[in-house]
Amino acid sequence: MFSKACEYGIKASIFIALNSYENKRVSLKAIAKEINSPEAFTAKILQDLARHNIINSTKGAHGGFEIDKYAISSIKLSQIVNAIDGDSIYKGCGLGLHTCDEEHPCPVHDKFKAVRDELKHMLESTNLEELALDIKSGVAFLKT
Amino acid sequence: MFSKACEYGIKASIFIALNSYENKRVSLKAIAKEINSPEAFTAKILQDLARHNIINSTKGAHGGFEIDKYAISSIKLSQIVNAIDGDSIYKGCGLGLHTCDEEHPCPVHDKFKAVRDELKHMLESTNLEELALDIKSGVAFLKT
DNA sequence: TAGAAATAGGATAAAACTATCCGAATAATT
DNA sequence: AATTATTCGGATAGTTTTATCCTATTTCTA
Ligand code: FES
Ligand code: FES
Repeated sequence: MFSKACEYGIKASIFIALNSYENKRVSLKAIAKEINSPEAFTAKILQDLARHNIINSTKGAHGGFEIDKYAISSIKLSQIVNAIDGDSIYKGCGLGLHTCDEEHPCPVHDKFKAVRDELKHMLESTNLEELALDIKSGVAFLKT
Repeated sequence: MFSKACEYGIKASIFIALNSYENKRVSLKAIAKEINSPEAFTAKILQDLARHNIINSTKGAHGGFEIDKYAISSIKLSQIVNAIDGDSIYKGCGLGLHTCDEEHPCPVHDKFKAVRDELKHMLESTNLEELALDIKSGVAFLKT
């Protein structure tokens, strides 16, 4: 469904958010360890999220990643997915036609669109804060 | 959402079904042309579908692919997707945890599962016949 | 029975995705 | 100012997915 990069990106964002509530910056190393992801690959994804202004990065000693704590509740899952995987999951045709077009639909258009729209709605209505709180309260987990 | 292989497999199956209603076998070449897919790659996918007994293939002159016309309405989209892409789309964790487990959920588990289950239901309740009829009646298309 | 028309299947290549390595740049600490 | 800790970014490598090529095998037809 999502690429590995996107999975790592979502998990990393949740972990960064969690720490940002306590005004703690987290290092790449700590993130990769927490979400069980390859360090160098995760670095690329974090750079990408930083370029999209979803997270902030600070270089040098005591550097690391953080998110404005007052922005966490307004960051939607869709922003992260969109930054990493693009918008084909929201807009693309389920059977790979060049565009998903009501006027020229593929055979699964109506049925697929319903599912795709529900996914879109889910991603657009879920924010980082609620996900972070589920980790904090221990009802959800970031790794096996 | 689906792999290219799966997209081609679904489209090819629909086209084969359409022709099978008229007792016509279709060749790889005709299929690839109709669904706008690379011939040799499509051949691999058709072999796969044949091994899964979703379509029948006949070698030699006048050979080609067909589907038992009385079975078309009982072939579900889920069978095709499952044969080509496997079952991770139904069962896998949205954030890539080793298994999707209610007892050890990832942060998006509840929300993701709802979407995944709707997709599953859609695929399991859609059969080849209805898709083929939409092509026949001209309300849907197999290529751009 | 020879030839033509197909699919089957193995080998290979190209592209995309995932992952690693290393030096450059930056910022805090000593 | 030197050292250390850290991200950035370019180069490279490995893996999976997508795509191509060629030969073998099968079946129909003449
Ligand atoms: S045209 Fe295929 S999903 Fe809309
Ligand atoms: S545990 Fe992640 S979707 Fe169920």
